Amino acid sequence: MENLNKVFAALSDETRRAILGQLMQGEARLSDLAAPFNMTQTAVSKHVRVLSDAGLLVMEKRGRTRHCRLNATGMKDASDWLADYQTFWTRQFDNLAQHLIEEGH
Amino acid sequence: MENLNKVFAALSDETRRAILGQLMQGEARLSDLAAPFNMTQTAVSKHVRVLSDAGLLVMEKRGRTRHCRLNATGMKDASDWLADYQTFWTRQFDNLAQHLIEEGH
DNA sequence: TTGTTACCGAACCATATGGTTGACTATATA
DNA sequence: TATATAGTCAACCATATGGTTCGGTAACAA
Repeated sequence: MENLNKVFAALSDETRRAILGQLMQGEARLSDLAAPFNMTQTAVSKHVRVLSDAGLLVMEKRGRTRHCRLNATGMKDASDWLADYQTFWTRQFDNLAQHLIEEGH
Repeated sequence: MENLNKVFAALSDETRRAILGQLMQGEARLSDLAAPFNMTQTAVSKHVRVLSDAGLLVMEKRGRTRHCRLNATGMKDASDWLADYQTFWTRQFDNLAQHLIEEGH
């Protein structure tokens, strides 16, 4: 999937993950999103655009403000991709546990 | 988590995801991993190092070859982080489905 | 011993990324 | 009307990233 590049790249930044965390509380204006960070609103605006391009949030223009809220699709792309590997590592952990049990630890 | 940056950044590259896909089939030498790609082995070696730093694979020196295999920990970091949002978007989808049902569609 | 294989490391290059400032547009408020 | 607010856009900067080439080293094979 081409979009996986954008999704994972978007998630690889601390600031952007924090923005998504804020949006878990509900929708927020761009200036609200920018407030907690020690950087210009322009910088936050760029981060929001990256998240938007990755399908992780949606923006809605409302008067002179711009409201953002979480979007499921991007997160679902990442989650679906990881699912295959989840079965792998749960099996790996199970094997480890079984191994420890058989050794009597 | 500091390591989440590395994990998601590592996953944001097509080549690196393909390498992980190869390792799903089992362990492989670096030269085997490099074979399918249209790039130098040095480039692939760099990708492998990125994956290793992110805790997504482990390398073992064996003679003059270097064997790689999947490592669960990095993938688990990403999966754990996503889990919170999974509950969010499954709820979001459920709400959408409920909405459509109530409208009689 | 003489290659050959498998890999590393350093230097280099083009482009992407995360940040800034400054000028601008559009909307609300006095 | 004038002014403040919310946000965009373009230019710029430093550093990171993904790739290359070249030279070196350790391990195996002839």
